[in-house]
Amino acid sequence: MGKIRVRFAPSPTGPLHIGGARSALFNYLYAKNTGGRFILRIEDTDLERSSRESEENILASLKWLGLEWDEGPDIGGDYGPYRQTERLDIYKKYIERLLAEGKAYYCYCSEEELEFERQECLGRGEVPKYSGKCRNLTPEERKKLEDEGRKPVVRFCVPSNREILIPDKVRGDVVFDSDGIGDFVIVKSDGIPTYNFAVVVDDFTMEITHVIRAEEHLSNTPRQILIYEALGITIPEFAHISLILGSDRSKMSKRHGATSVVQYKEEGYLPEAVVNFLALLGWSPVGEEEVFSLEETAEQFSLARVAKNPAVFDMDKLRWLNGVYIRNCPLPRLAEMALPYMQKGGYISSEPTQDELAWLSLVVTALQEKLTTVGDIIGFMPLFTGDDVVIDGEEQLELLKEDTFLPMITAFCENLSALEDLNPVAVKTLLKGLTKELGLKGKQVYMPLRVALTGQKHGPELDYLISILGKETSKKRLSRTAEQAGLKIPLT
RNA sequence: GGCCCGGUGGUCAAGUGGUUAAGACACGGCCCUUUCAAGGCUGUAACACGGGUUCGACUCCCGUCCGGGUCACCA
Repeated sequence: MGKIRVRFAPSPTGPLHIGGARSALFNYLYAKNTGGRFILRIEDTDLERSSRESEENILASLKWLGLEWDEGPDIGGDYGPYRQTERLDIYKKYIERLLAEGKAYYCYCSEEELEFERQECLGRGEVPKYSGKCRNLTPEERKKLEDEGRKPVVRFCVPSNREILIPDKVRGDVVFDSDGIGDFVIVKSDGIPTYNFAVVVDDFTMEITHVIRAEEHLSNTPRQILIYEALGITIPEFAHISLILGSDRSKMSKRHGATSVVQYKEEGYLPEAVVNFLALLGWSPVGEEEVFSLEETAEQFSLARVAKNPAVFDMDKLRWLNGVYIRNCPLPRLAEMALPYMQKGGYISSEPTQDELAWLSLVVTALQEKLTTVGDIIGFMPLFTGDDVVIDGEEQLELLKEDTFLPMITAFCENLSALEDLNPVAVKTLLKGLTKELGLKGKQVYMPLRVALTGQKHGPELDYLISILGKETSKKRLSRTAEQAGLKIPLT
């Protein structure tokens, strides 16, 4: 077998969909696993809906996911161009061949005529299918129609009573009957080929060996096979992967939550987590381990272990995986990812100072094991900023009414003021010393202090919390809390 | 509706005629931790239904039901 070549061929009509990302991923994994090449081709024959902006978005999303391609519109390659609208002259050759051989023909039917035919079919209880009435137009008839100003399309002659077999790598053999397929359009009236035609010519001329794509394309495949046969060109291998479903088992759409890759990026998911999750949606590793890097996944990947049944997008599992990657993330990178959120939230200036960055680093350290997405960091910020404390509940208030509370908090403030360098280690030592010095139990120090500082019973480690708050804010918060509890502490 | 593809716990998903039917997420419990989270241990929970074939079916065949895809001058 020659070198394996696979492709991802999105149409640039919107941002990269999560399902598209999975198709791209499976192609990528297959290429890497087999030492083949991963090609990116832009299917922009729908002039109305295609845009460069979408194309750029798709490329950016793929790059973000780490799915680098070997050939594509931006980097070129030996089989270019990689945008269908730039390959029109290539398609033309093949169209003419089909026309000359009588395997395709011009059709002048108007939309109204087609719709009328369709309704008639439906009325008779038949499957709507093009009648093929333009198949045998004489040159005179054609001229007459053209003089009327009609713009023809080119239709493919679908042979009757043919069994079309698709050997599918994930589904096994799938058989279709050509009688269920009407003569379909291969060139639109604007002269641009349709998907079904362009995809065949491109996959052939780009020497694609394996077409791995979503299942929604399965019922298009017999049309494509017919074209391959009419052209007498090599048919690639096919592998149709099942769709991603929303929680209600219908095709994933907006109402199921985020559907585009950029949305996940914006919410603070790590690309490794998204890729890992997507790989697990439809493919399964041999062992029990499920957390893999892209490279590790590629090493193990095989089409034989791709499931046939559609998969529901399990947001909970994605969130869990993202948490795993966040916890394993080196601090500097996590801080870097958190920075934009903090700037947007107004916690850090657009030109961060050294102090701000040091503070951020501390915040990220304190929160690393609590975050599910990087964006979640904003929700924790009230904990670390501002002088106000809202005592949130009776239980909390009770803790402040202990006799030991006032002396403890007073001593704490004194010791804190005396501290030369405020950092988690120093605070930890301080708290230990404080407990010992006052002869208190941990219970009488840690929890009351936490509540006095944050109003809440839960939260990050106190040594980090206090280091992040700083001396002044800590003391301000303590005195306000004391007031709420009806106590007075001297600010030192 | 025609054609096509599916149907193992709530979700993902191993399984390829004989298994105590893995594992992961989620959920419950316990441990750890003077908090939460994380982590460790543990528990609840599944072969859509009905017929065959077979000594034996989750696994093979047929039917039913359910879900999805597709029937465009969109890809």
